[in-house]
Amino acid sequence: MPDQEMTAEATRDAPAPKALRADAQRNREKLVEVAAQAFAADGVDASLEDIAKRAGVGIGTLYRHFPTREHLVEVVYRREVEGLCHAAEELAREHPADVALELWMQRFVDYIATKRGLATSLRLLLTTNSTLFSDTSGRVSGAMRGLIDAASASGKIRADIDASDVMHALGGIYSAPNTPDWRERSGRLVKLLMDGLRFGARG
Amino acid sequence: MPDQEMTAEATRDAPAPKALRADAQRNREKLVEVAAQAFAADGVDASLEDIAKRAGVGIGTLYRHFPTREHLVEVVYRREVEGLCHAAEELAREHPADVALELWMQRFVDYIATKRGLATSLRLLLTTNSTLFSDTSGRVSGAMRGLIDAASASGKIRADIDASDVMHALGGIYSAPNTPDWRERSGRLVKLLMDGLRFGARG
DNA sequence: CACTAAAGCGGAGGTGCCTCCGTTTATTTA
DNA sequence: TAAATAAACGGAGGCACCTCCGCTTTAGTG
Repeated sequence: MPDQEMTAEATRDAPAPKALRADAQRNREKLVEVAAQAFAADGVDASLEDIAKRAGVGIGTLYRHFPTREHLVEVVYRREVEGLCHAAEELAREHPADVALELWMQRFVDYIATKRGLATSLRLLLTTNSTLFSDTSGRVSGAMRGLIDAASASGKIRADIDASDVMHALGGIYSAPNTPDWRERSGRLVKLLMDGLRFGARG
Repeated sequence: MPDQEMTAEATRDAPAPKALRADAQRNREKLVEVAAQAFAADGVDASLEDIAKRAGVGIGTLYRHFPTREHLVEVVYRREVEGLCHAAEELAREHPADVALELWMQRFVDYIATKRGLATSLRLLLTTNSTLFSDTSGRVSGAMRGLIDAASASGKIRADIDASDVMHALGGIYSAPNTPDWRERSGRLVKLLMDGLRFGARG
């Protein structure tokens, strides 16, 4: 197994991921964070120079880490998916199954918000880079299935629906028009859906 | 009432295409022509300012006619398809069926060459603008079917293949790697294909 | 520590995009 | 034909992209 720490870094599999210098690591992370905000707020066309500035680095640094806009978009998107899946586990650990599900779905709305901002570039990326599509969609629906099954098993929600039903229901969020109150309306939709799920539960 | 023209331009269908001024018409055509060359040569990223300059107009004129790069790409692409279909009819009229088919397939190679240059933008356009896809792919395969059927019926090529077989065979051109000698190799492929088609013909 | 090579930084500068608006030109009307 | 007017032109200017390379920082080494 690859022991990250210690002096040795030799045991790698792929070509050569190369250990990043501490400052480089910091900058990179900051850039992704700022970019995620910027994309969510202004869409994919957010100014890269602006992102660099707000991350407190030069434009050259941004381009060294992410040679093209698409690279950056992809990393931001993957991070978003990562966070979403991580949240599922954490919520499941810290809340009753039905509450965990509801909270997660609310977070799902955030995720969609980002995804919308990235729409144009993403569409291209997802058709081009097939790994990206299979990776991410699998992970998200997997995370959701875990929450649904747990809630269903514990009797907190009705047992006659499954993850794909709920995913389908949430589809309305994705295709909803981009009005200013989109965010609020989506939140209400989630609550409504939860009420429906709780109605007629065993427990 | 808005009876714009006397001479007879009144019979229009859509909202209001508006008659273009003579100079505007000229400029527009020149732009599309130059753009087609530029895209084929340098890919979709060909400089718009360059295109405008080579067409002998200001950059403002280009943008008035084609608000975005995609608009221009779409028009160029449609024109290409148009030309291809027109050529099919013309060749069928002026040559024996098998020769017409061969000449047309050589021209098809030109068409693919343009299409490759436009690849990135086109992919996006074709997934976004569904009319564009159904319009164009239908027209091209229709034109081809006409030539094949004629050649087949006249006994100049074998009768046990149809248009979709040939289209399939030409697929190799589209997916071939983009080497410098791509053009030549594709030409040879067409010849080879024609020999195969002529072999065992009735006539 | 002091030193050094390598890694990383950053921003000036060249290029293309696109908007805006004063000037030119085709067309219509008298 | 000349004047009037609406359409079209074109390019300057402002902004973002991205490359390039001299300068700075880090992380090892003696």
